Amino acid sequence: MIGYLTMLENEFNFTEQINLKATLDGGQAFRWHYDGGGYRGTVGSQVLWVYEDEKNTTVSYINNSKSQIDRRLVSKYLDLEFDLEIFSNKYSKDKYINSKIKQCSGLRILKQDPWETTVSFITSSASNVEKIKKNINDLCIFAGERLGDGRYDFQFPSAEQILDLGEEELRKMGFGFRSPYIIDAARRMSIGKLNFRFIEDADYEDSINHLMEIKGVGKKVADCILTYGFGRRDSFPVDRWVRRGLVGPMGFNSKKTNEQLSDMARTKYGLDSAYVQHYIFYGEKTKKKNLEYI
DNA sequence: ACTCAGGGTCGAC
DNA sequence: GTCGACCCTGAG
Repeated sequence: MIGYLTMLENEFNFTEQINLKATLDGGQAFRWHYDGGGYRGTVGSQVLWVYEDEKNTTVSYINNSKSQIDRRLVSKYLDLEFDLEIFSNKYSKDKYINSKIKQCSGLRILKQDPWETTVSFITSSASNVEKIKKNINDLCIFAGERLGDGRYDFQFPSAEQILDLGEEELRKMGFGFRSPYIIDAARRMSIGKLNFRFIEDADYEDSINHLMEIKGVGKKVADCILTYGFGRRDSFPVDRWVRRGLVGPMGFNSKKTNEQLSDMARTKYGLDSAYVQHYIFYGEKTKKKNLEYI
């Protein structure tokens, strides 16, 4: 993969703290690939290459067809306006949360495309990150528009493109029992029954219920879609990893269901819910076995 | 070769 | 509210 060097005028850098590996390839997004010292992926119809050195982080546009770099879009995507220092200070006295923030400092929550996020987290159920990545990237390669000359330079397919593919093709690609769920989401999307504008303006309950009308979307997946696709901060997805942190070191009642735990955590953490949850998720997932948190 | 579980959810009881 | 089924894949 050489050839970036001719494009280097199409780039910008920033100094906000960010942990690229944890943020781009830590289980919230599935289409960033480590390549040549940085991460290559797409945002919308742009192919990006992101890398860091001692001083700052650089975002480079590989296939920039426009003359202007849309810095604001990338900033929003990476959630650079979120003040990690304030967040960190706020929980400095909470032994467990503080240890998780220290464990993976620079971890941010991405603001991804809602449609891609919806399909990705339907795909995630009873799966694992490696398989989700394989499924989602195969789908993009097979049904999405090519954006660049890289192995993974594809735009995420539209609802119509996925409908054209059909359930059987999804099964052949390895989506398994999730295939009809993805078709249901695509059908709702294409007829306007799945309405992202509504979700953007609705309160938490209404947003969750709207998403849960999709087959294969339960409370947990709906929470993930709101967190990683809509930038909501009052959502608290509870999966097996987060549950482990909540009922273990954080002392929540282990008899509660994940849904109950989510409600309790939302009440407790309010608008910090999404970030607290994500630090628990990533921290628990990457924790070395047989190593206590302190 | 065989079992098991991985960012859950659905439908029947 | 509980429980098995659901597809596939890599690890033990």
